[in-house]
Amino acid sequence: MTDTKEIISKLTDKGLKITPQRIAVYEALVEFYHPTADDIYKKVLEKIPGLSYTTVYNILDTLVTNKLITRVKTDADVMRYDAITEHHHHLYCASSDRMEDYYDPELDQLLKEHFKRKQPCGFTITDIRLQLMGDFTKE
Amino acid sequence: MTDTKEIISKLTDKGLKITPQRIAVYEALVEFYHPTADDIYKKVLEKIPGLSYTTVYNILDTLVTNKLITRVKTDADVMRYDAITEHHHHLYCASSDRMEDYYDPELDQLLKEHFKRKQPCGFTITDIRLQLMGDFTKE
DNA sequence: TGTTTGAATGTAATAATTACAATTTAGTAA
DNA sequence: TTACTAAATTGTAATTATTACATTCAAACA
Repeated sequence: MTDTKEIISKLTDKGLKITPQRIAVYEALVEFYHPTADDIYKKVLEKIPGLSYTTVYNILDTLVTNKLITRVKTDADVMRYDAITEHHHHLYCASSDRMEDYYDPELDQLLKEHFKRKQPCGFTITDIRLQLMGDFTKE
Repeated sequence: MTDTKEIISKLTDKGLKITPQRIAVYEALVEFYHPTADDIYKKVLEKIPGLSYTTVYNILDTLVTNKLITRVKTDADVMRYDAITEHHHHLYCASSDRMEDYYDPELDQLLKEHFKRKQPCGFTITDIRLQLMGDFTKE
């Protein structure tokens, strides 16, 4: 349901200029699951020939800074990006390097209550991210 | 309490040869908190002149493969290593790029119970890692 | 339509990590 | 102790991901 119009309004809401590059990068972010910068570059290049790698990184930086996307990292080696900014966790399988989103409001509630009772001393929590390591049992 | 003897026995238990490089790298891992490969290289170089960067990476790989240490990643950009293999979580402050261990058996119990009741479908969990994002309020 | 400011581009640099061939060393057994 | 073998270390060079920066271009708005 994230169409071009929605993307444009997200960008303008943040006072960002609308460019074909930005729209295409954002579309790629929505289409892929946890893409790397390289995934995005390759995809957007189809639509925008002459696209520069630097542009992709610039746009990703801008989107992260404006909290439209988030950076995600796993034990694998490259940075990944996530267009879904609503709170969620990640399932990650090291052997296949595959990563999926995991939503669990019940768990979030549980964590919230736990950390209300018991705060790590000297640390203010702003976000809790779970990484569930394991294996995908079926495709 | 992790002295040289202990390190040696950990290595031999896994059938690994004892070398000065391995011992020194392991010692650095214990001494530092979540060091990068570079941190370790610089430290070990003091003890072992002529040390190669490749050796550090080789040793780290070997230790990870043998589950004597773990890889840790954050939103920041470099791989970090952790000599503490017993289960724990991480507090991470993005602005200072500082990271600390966090132990909370009560939380672990909570999570264990939660995921016993409710398993993410098509995924077998082998490890749960929490990354608590936020700010260190005091030094 | 013109102007301004922010965005995209290209090139080149840097930083982290890996590949690989050659040399050296730890562990073992004669 | 010596010799052997497999494993570990080293050095060099390549690769990959990312960033810096100067120049060119284009979106937004008067």
